[in-house]
Amino acid sequence: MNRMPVADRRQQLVGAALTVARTHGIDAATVRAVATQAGVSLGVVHYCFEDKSELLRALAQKVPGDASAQVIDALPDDATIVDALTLAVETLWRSMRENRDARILSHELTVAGLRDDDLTDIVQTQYAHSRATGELFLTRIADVSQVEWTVPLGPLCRSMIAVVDGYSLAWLVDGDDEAARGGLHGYARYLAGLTRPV
Amino acid sequence: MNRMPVADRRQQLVGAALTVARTHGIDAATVRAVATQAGVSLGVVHYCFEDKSELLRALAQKVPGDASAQVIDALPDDATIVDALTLAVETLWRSMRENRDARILSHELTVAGLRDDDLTDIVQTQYAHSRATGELFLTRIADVSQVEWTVPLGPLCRSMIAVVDGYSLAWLVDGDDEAARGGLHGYARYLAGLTRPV
DNA sequence: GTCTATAGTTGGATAGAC
DNA sequence: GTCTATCCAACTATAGAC
Repeated sequence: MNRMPVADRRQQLVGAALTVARTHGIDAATVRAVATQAGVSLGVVHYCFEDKSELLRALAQKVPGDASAQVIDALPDDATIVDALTLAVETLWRSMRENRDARILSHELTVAGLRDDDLTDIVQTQYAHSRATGELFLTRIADVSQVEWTVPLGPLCRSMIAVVDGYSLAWLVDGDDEAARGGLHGYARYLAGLTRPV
Repeated sequence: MNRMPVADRRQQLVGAALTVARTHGIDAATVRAVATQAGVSLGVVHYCFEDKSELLRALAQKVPGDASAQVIDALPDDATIVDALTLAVETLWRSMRENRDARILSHELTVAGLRDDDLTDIVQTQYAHSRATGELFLTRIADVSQVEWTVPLGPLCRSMIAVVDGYSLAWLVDGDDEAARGGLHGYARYLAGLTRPV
């Protein structure tokens, strides 16, 4: 009934797919479920996407793999490195708690990409993007605190992503808020120890 | 054709399910695929298990969530903490590289447990078991090196599992051997710094 | 206890009316 | 461009022969 350009329709469908996947898991994001969620008929989805794989790939590119961007936005203009890191952890932690479903979806997608060749490239690209954003965060937080890192940024950023992912997964499994939050703060203390005033 | 007690048959089917899931992913472990892999007819599986969920739960309990046990076995009788940790990382790293499929399956199961209520309990139990084994490892390695930990064991063990899981996931995604191995060794150095002679 | 046959569902994909 | 109708494949599950 509601005609619209294919490009717009695709956006709408990807949004619907995201809603379904976030709420009920990536396996629930079937062509049928997405069509229903978007309020269009089954044929419309097949008209806008070659096949389910293309829909999933479009979905994958819209799933935010990390919360680094939000954390960067919340950085103070001027603070000690300890205070800045503490704030960053609290921002990250709030984002995790408020978006549990999105976190799960992100892990689901990552794991799906390990077997599904159609998703592998996208997941790898997302991961590379995470690292770029992570390095940006580390650079920025050093700037506002007027410190510099005493170790190479690349490996440091990798460790940060590994730690955040690891605690995220553990928290999703056991739901122990204080353990997760405490663990992240512990890593922040470790990070603070790897800086020197500049 | 080959009659056998239900208990044995169940074991055989779970083994077949493990093979299928490890090779082609948990989603590929359908009742049919398992029956084919085991060389029995479809009905046999339904005869031995209430439904697919019960089969999956039996499978989940057989998936080794961590390699801690192997690492503990490979501990030396006597060594400096740095040497012992380095050896432990190398053992873990070899185990990861040689069992990529099993690692992926472990992550698949963990993620599946986040949505599937039938699997949640089992995944949580496995995770608790991982922590117990992890704490055992930390205790043992301190013993053989004649050191003690300067921080509480519980949170320390949590950080270890988070770091190993995080690096494992990153390595599965991007396949960067040296980055993963280096990152684990970096964490081992961090651990060594949290001990004092006893 | 084990097999074949089949019911009943779900989901991807397409054809054809409008 | 959009919708309905339909096909086909894969899956879980069960009934009933042997």
